[in-house]
Order: sequence, then structure tokens, then C-alpha cells
Amino acid sequence: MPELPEVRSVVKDLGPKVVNRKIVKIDVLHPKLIKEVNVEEFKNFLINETFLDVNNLAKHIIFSLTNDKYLLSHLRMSGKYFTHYKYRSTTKHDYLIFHLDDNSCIYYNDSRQFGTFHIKTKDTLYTTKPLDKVAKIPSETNVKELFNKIKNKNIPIKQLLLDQSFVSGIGNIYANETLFATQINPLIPSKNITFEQLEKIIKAAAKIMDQATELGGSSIDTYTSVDGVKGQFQDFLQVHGHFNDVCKRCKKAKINKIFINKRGTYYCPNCQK
DNA sequence: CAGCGTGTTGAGGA
DNA sequence: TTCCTCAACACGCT
Repeated sequence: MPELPEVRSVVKDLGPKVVNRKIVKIDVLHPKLIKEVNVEEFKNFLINETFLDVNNLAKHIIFSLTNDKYLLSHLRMSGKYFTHYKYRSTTKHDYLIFHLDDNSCIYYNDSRQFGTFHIKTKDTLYTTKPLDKVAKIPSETNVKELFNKIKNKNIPIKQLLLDQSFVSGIGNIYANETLFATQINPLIPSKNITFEQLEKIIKAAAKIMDQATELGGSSIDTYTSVDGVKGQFQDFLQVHGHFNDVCKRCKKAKINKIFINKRGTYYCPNCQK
């Protein structure tokens, strides 16, 4: 589900709900979501600490807490947050509940249960999994460095854009949109992409995801931000999900759909040769 | 009923 | 070691 624009929306919406609030109690209804430590360690680490800030590194949500503690949350396919001004009974797939010191509650809901939580301290935050291998997002990417990294890569450029260790924040939707915008065929081996093409791709990815962020992300399938708020960028998607529609650019060919690395890939066979 | 999906990781083969 | 492919995670929807 969420890619960079959607995660940014969640962070923005979640901030005011939690910053300066102390965690007084945590209900863990699905221990599997918590990585590296057991439920007791997780609770002990966080209870009585206060949220100082909510940020994101690419698709990872970073809650900063007092005493140099951090809580990492990755939404994967279907993670969502809901809030309520006081405790309410759980709904289907509510798996984690943070009780805050103003009696409000933050609910983490995840129908597919792929989401992850890690607790970290200042000294291990960026040097251990899962943040240690995360590359820069497109707007911060050094294209020369990236070009050097991919010059011997055989994997299709579309697949490379989804690899968070090369460039981060891009998911399937925005990979499709980026390659359509730059008129580059998603199957081209990464090593055959020219420097100029790569520069275009990175710029386009940054631009598209910034525009999507402005509109609160893309709500296709199930994505919503905090408390079920939908994004609006889905109405502006050019190729993703447009199989068999007439291409919005050339108005001649129909959008094709193939699978690259098992992920649905949409492109115009006429514009992206 | 079968297949698909907005994401990532780890195992295993070459 | 590196590069790459694939299964697995789990559930709702078509």
C-alpha cells in the first residue's frame, strides 16, 4: 500500500495526535508485528516515555521519544493508524493500542499483518536493521553515485526502482508512473540506462511523489491515512491501473500490463519503447 | 474457487 | 562472494 507520499501523509496526520503525549499503557494483540524483542521488553521500553516527534525515513515511520528512544513502524501492505479521544473497543484487525496520558488512544490496524515495529536507541537507529540499508529518497539522490551503482545491474529498471537500497520511497504505483512520465520502457536492463535517462527518472520520481504528497497520496485498493482519510492522487495516475485504456499521452496505443518480478507493471508500448 | 495485490526479507542456487 | 529468483508472510476482494 503506502509508498513515500502515503507515509508522509500518515506522519503529518499522526504528529499532532501524539507529540507531547506520554504512553501510559500498550496493548499488544498480535505479538508477531514486534520484531527483535518480546512483548514485555517492547512495553517496558516505551511505557512512561513521551513522543517528541514523528518523522519518516522513506517508507519507515520514526517516532522519537524521550531518553533517546525510538519506535519504528513500517506499514508494509495494509498498516493503518486510527485515533480516538478516549478508549473504544477494538475493531477487526486492530493489533496494537497505545494509551496516552490524555486518555486518547492510537490504534494500529493491519489486515494483512505484514507491518513491523522495532524499538531502537539513538546509537543503533541508523546502524542496524531496518534503517541501515535504506538509500536516499529521489529528491536527495546523488545521480552520479546511483549511476555508478547500477552500471553492472542486469535487473529491469522498474525492478531496480523498487529496491529500497538503491533509491528509497518508490513503490509499485510511482515506479509505473515515473517510467511513463520519462517514456522509458520498464524492462530495460538497469545497466543500459544512460546517465541522462537516470537523471530524468530520479527527477520525475521526486516530482510525482511530491505532487502526490500534496494530495495526500493515492487511495487505490485500501490505502487511507490516519482515521480513514483518503488521498486524492489516484485521480491523476496516468498508467497505474489503466490496463487497456487509451494512452493519455499519445492517445493511440492502449496501456499494456506485464509482470516484472511478480509486480504488475503498466506502460504504453508506443511511448515507452 | 482461484488469482491477485500499494512491500520486504531470507533462503538457496548459480 | 555476488547476483538473482522465488517463496513466504495473511487476508480481502474480484
